[in-house]
Amino acid sequence: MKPVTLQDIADQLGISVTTVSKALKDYPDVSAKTKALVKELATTLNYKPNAFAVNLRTKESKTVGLIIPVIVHHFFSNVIKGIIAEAEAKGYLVIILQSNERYDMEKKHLDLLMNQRVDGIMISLANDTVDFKHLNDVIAADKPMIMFDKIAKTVNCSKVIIDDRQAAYDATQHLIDIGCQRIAHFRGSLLPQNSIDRFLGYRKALRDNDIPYDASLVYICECDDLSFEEGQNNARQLLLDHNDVDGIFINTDLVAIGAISEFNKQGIKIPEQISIVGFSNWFMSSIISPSLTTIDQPGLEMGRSVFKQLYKEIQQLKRDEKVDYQQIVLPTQLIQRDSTLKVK
Amino acid sequence: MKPVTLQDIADQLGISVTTVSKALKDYPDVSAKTKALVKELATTLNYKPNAFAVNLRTKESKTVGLIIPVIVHHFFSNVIKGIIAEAEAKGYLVIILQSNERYDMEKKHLDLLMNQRVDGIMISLANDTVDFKHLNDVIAADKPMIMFDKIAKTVNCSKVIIDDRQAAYDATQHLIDIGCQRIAHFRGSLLPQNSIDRFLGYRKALRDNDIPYDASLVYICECDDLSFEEGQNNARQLLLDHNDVDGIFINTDLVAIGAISEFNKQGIKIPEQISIVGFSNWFMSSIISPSLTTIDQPGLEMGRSVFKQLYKEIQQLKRDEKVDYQQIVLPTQLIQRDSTLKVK
DNA sequence: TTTTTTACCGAAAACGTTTTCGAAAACACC
DNA sequence: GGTGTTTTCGAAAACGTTTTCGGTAAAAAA
Repeated sequence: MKPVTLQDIADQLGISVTTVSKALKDYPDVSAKTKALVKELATTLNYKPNAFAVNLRTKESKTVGLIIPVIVHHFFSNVIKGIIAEAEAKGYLVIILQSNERYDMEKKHLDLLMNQRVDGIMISLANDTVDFKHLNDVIAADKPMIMFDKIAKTVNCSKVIIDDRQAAYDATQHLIDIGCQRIAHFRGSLLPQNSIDRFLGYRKALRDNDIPYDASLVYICECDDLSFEEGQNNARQLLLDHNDVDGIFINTDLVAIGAISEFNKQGIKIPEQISIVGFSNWFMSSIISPSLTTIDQPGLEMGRSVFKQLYKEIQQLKRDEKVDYQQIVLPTQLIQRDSTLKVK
Repeated sequence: MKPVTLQDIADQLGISVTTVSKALKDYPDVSAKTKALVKELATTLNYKPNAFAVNLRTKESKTVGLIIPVIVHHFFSNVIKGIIAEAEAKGYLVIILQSNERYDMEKKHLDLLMNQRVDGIMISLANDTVDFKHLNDVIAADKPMIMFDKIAKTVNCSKVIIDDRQAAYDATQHLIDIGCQRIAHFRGSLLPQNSIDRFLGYRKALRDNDIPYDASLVYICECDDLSFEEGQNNARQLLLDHNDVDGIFINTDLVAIGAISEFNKQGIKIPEQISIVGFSNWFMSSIISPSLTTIDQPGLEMGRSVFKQLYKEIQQLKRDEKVDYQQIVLPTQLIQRDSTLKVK
């Protein structure tokens, strides 16, 4: 019924708690005989150290926190998987909270994790987070924190990201390479940094290739639960607005798939009339028809990398070393499929 | 730097820790004046109670554990979302672990959560779990535990499920209602209970309608990461094996979508030649062409329900009441779309 | 004034560990 | 048998909180 404690073992063996504790942790100053006795009784009684007491003493919880905008999302759920896998390997548990893309939730959850005294925090920002005080508070409290994917550039901590700008540049350049001249862009909402960066990459590619930038070719979608419909709508609107577009770089695969379905419905040939490049390499992209050329965004790898960096900083802090913040940029890759013409 | 404690506040105010503690918790035996003083200093010092110490004293962690076969999965990530939302509302944090459909991981993680002394556990079983000792151990330790979706019927605890058998029956009956006579079934792997139940529901519907059961019409797929391809392969094989099949009930939407893509490719008209019903109501089902008739499996609702039941049992345990185990069956619903003929 | 009540405060134990430090016991050596 | 060394053990403090219980002072009643 009641969980068994060191005291229980000590009583049964007629020795002190001290010796029991040391026996279980293989201290050199306890005899082999008593060690064996203690360990045996501990397993038969199924002794489990009380985590609270251990934490209180040692001041570490072997627990880390994760704050993420959405869970039901291909990329983020892969990140979660990567983090949990790596954390488990190091004996850490992960507490997950979801901000639902809302700043006030994000702040509240950060507070919860600090109260819980997790050993470190991993966070990807909500779309509407513009004030970073809550993040700087964490850093001021000397709590290791890693930001990933959706980051705040001005906050001074380690970050794991992809080079959104370069990836978008590559995507756009690919469209140009296969001969596209009027290239539209379906971008994400205005605030988040990666949506901005992808737009900038798109524009830079145009400029580097002496293709004039035309703001009327840029369409915005919020990329929430209705991404697919947004893709359809934007595609429909695009056809009404312009008749000379021959390529589109789209912020997210799901939006791209919506666009493709609309073009299919309207009899627009892909890639002959319009070539399309998506972003994220969602597994459906290889499955739909035509399959979608896209940028591979390595969620699992990012998760692993995030926890590894956090772990490194936790260790550094424990050893009173200077923690050195890293900016880790994971490579992305253009995956060419049937939604873009083959390079000549 | 160092987190502020009750002692710090007491020292600065020249009073005792006892009074500080009581003031913060609004005990009646501390004057309004000191209460105000304490609370003010607490907020200016940004005092946060040390969770370890509180837990050690009160013996509850305000933390619950979740063990789930896979995270990157539409249904399960919705369950997670539901659980976290409900837990947060009650002030609980959720530790998530992933068994990767493996029994040994499941067992290890259960152990981790017990060591961590979470207040309760929610679990959906791995496919290859056939021994239930680890689960009974949890119950024997009087730790509240809820099983959901993939459950062990013989383990004595609360469960939240859908009626897989009835849902499968409804799906098959729908095919019969629209005139199908040779109905195939793509089932999941042999072990998990819900895969079995869906098969049984399929068979019962046939029997109740005097349609002979033909084992050669049942195809198995493991429903892992390659579900889509399995759907394609099964569809291809089915066309080779039989030329008279006019309806298929498929264990999972993703497999069904694979099958549809294969039928599309081979020029089989859906629903005119073959009607198809899927399972789970993945959001892509409404998006593909033809859209997929399916059974709605309410993941978010299940998550909420799971935590609510867990919370109830935690409260009952705390009040030394008898915890009464519930078997909660959530309703499913057939969603008719374009992959099945309209009812005449 | 004395007694009783009320209001307010604090000492101390407890939760279960970890770790320091000193002491006892056992052994070795001369 | 004395001295020094090694081995083995345990007392005690500490981590930060909660809660019981008793005590003092002021207010109310006598």
